[in-house]
Amino acid sequence: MALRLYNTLTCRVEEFIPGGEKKDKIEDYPPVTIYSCGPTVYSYAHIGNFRTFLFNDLLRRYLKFRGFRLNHAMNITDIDDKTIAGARNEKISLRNFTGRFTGIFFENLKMLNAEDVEHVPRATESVDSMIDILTRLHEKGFIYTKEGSLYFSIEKFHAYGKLCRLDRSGIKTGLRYDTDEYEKDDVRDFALWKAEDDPDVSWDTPFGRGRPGWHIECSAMIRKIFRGTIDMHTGGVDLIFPHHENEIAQSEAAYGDKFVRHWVHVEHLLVDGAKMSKSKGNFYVLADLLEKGYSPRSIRYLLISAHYKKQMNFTLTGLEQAGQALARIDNFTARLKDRFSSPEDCKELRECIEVFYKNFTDSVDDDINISMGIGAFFDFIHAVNSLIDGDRLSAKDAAGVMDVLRDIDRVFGFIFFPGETKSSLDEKEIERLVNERNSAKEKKNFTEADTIRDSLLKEGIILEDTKSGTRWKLKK
RNA sequence: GGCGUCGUACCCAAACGGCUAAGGGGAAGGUCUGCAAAACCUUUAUUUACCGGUUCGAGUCCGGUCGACGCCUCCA
Repeated sequence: MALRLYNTLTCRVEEFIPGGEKKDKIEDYPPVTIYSCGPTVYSYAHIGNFRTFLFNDLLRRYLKFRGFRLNHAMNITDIDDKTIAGARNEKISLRNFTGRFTGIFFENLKMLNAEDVEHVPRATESVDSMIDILTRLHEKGFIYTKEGSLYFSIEKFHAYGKLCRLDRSGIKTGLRYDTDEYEKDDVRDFALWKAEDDPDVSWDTPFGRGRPGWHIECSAMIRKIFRGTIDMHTGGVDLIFPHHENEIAQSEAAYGDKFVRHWVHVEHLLVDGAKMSKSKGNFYVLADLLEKGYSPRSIRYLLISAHYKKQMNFTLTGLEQAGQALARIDNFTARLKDRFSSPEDCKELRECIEVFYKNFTDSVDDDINISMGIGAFFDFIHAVNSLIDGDRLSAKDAAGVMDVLRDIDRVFGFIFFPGETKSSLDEKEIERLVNERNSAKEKKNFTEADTIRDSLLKEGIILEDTKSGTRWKLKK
């Protein structure tokens, strides 16, 4: 089966074909070129933002899992009205201001176990490419000037509105436009370059000093990194219009070739059934949730677990349930550390593994149906648990299952692997106490045994007695 | 006002017209165990907001009603 993805441009699920030319084997495809709209670094990113960014991460991890090579860029929007206003408020340079929030953003992503992407361009470092676009658009007559600002004339670009679900007439008659606010010929036109109003955040161009409009930044960074047509462009649904529509217009008008083959948009996250807002008190950034004691793993699991094209309702209850689901997985990995006595390798296990891989890839190949993929994973855990209960696994089998977990975690990124402990007690000390408790148990001195168990529990270590001995795990 | 999405059990969430509507959480009973925990087994939607229609067959398609949400404006 091939990977199929919904394309906003065509409004349907399509096979994903990097380079636009179908190959027999995935390895034969050129590296997948992806551009993901990144954050505007004027404040802390909230969990709604992270749903989108974690989807990008899931998508890239799955592409790699399936054998595609990647060339993935996510930009940092470090110049726009909000970053300028923020820097001005704090009376610091734009660079210092955006640098701080950029740093926090990447720390957050790391905590959520998102992989680094290949390119992280910044708008302020891509002005030369913007000038190239402006020059070409100017030569081709798509630009007009008003009071030192450059605007893109939509009338001149006939394909405008081709991104799915766009009705040109609807845009024009939108009720909430305040046309008086603009100096544009047509309300749908957009600013490519804004006239200088602050010498500290201005660049020279053949068309005068100023700063970029928002939309041109992405077009410029894409051109700079990838040169021509890219395979995939991702972002939140709110960017479809006008941001992505405008990117298509200016890029295709300037260069003539197709801008993006496959558009992928992630639905919004709601919190407690409503849009996040500070007044409602349902506005969360990552630090808020960590303070409440939730783990980044739970947050990652929850934000990833629902289908990306569906609005998702975020609740603290949901986070707790995600934590419980992870605990089930953790118990499984802890169990795989036990001693396995079966002398023979289990044939059924091999079947389980095959079935799991097939179900998993079939599911996720289908427009990243990760919910079903996770379902397949729990089916696998269940099946293996049953085999363990029946004393069917050899030590080699158990190691094989561990390999499967490591392999699949290249996609999930939320499985915890024991051995990477950070307890205050070291492992030898724990083993010693476990042995001490076991000899107490043999002497039927249960009071002493329970005392040891309780004291370990206080250190965050849970003991479990099994047929093959006592195992310990870290408390969540 | 225009365009669009969605409404599946106590909660979260799959199911691309066709065997008994995945999976996770929670709950209940059982097995194992000194106890506990974990795991395993069993149970928890004759039914998919509601009303009609198309079809041999619909959660899935069509029409209507109610409800939630999004875009049309800076926004992941």
